[in-house]
Amino acid sequence: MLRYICRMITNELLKGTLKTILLNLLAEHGRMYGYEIVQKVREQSNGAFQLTEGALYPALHKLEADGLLVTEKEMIGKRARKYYRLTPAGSEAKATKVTEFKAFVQAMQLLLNPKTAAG
Amino acid sequence: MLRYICRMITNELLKGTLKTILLNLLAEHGRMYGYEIVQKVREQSNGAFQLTEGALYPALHKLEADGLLVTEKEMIGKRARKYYRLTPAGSEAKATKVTEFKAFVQAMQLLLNPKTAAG
DNA sequence: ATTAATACCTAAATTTCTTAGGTAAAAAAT
DNA sequence: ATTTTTTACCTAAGAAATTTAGGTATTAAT
Repeated sequence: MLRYICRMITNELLKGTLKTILLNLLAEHGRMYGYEIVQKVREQSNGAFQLTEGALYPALHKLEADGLLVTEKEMIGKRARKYYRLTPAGSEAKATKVTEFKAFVQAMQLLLNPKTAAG
Repeated sequence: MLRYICRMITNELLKGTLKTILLNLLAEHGRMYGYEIVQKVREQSNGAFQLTEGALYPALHKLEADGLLVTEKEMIGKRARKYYRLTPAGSEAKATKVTEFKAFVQAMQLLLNPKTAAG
């Protein structure tokens, strides 16, 4: 069993952003399964984000319970693989979340660089 | 007693960023007191961030306990006002946090706009 | 007088994440 | 051949941060 030894410092900031990342990733790539998501997030962030499964699966299940994702199981030989896909509500939620994130970054810019980031 | 009725949507994203904001604000403005911080954050973010006191004071006390802030009390008439100020360790922590936040935003850019945000 | 604003704070509950596991199949390494 | 690593799913206890919902008291405004 693989355990990650070095956690990225920036993981602390990932709080509150995980769902945005998941919804966006599924919007880009269509259906994906959990293990794939962990790897894609690491690749696509150049190793900056290191999702843990303990964070990922509860988040996916929450999104599913909220009607933003649906799942389909597939057998690869004897091994089950569970694909997640956006629902229409999930697509809307994705757009909202991404917009919110951009607003968040802009607001942070105002706070961190009040001189240069004037509105 | 004033209660905020409308919470900004982006407040959810504030999670994990509060200390960065506080350290940065104190670095900019020198000493500040709690009530002042709540207002400054709202002003300087154009109303995007609405700090609650329930989040603010525990965060300030934590930073103080960690040696990043020191306090001085002042009486305005009969009313106590508690000023917070960065220690040298707090200044260092501020620089680190801001750098981390920028790295976080860059990583998010890679995740949200994989085509246009190439390294 | 009463309400609103200034000014501090705490505590219970919730949410979110980390840490630390468990199960099992397939592939790679020894 | 067997041990290890990778693939693939998951849960649960604990920690950390925040929300919600208060409490106290002074000063300013209506």
